[in-house]
Amino acid sequence: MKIGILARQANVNIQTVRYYEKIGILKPTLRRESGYRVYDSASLDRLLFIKRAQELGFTLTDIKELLSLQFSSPASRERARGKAKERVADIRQKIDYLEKLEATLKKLIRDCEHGAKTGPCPILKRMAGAQ
Amino acid sequence: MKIGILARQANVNIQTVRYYEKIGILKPTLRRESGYRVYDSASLDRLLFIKRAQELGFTLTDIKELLSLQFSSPASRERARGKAKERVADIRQKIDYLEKLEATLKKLIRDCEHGAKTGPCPILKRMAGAQ
DNA sequence: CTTGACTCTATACGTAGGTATAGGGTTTAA
DNA sequence: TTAAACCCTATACCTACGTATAGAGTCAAG
Repeated sequence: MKIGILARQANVNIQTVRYYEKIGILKPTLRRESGYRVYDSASLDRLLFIKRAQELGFTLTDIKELLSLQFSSPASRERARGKAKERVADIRQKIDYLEKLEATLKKLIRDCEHGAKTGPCPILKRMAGAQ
Repeated sequence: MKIGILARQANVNIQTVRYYEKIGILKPTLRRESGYRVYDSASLDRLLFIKRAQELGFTLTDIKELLSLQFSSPASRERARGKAKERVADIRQKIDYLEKLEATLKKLIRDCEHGAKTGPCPILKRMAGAQ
């Protein structure tokens, strides 16, 4: 199939497919004389794999490695699991950071809403350096 | 003071100070004949304000507005509070998303660790489209 | 055989918030 | 007065993941 069909089936942009080729994660099956890229159904599977892995939070760099793994080899399983654990650790760190931020902001908002109605804004004061 | 001193006091890069000028959030007090930027202590306060606001998760666009608010005007207070609430909503959304992701990944890792030791990796299978 | 839809390459642009470099001029203290 | 340390502008580059555009060539249906 041609690039446009592939892209439509995977619901991605044509440029995205070409971009994936450029970064080395999705090569066309062959090229016609004209230069037109030709893909087969394995290409579509690969592209869908990429999109699903992205939904799980993997970067394209990670995905490049995941794509190279054999589904049933124990070493591959271990590697995939390792990557997934890295993701989880990263996500955990982000959540912890965001939760601290949220708590701080919520406290400032409460102070601003329920504190003295006149005088300087607690939120702005905080940014101006009042601890 | 010259830009280098200002930058050092706020613990930021000199280019960052110039970048802030370019985007219109930190202008030098004056310019010498030579073109050298001159700052005063109010500039340092402003720069520190920017960095503290960033720590609270505000974007430079938000900060530009926050910098224009008067500390003690009720309308400003309201505006600052509104901005803070926007931040919180945004952060909440991110946390919710990340928590879902984390749960999904953790489940996959568990399946991979405690499921059948042979056969295809559940993580890779998932990305290959097995629901 | 035409024409509209499709594809090609190359390059630039977008986000957000900076950082790096080149090639030059200025300041300041010894 | 000279040399180190500083500053200037302009431009390009960085991440990560694409998207947009221009100008040209190709394909397929009628």
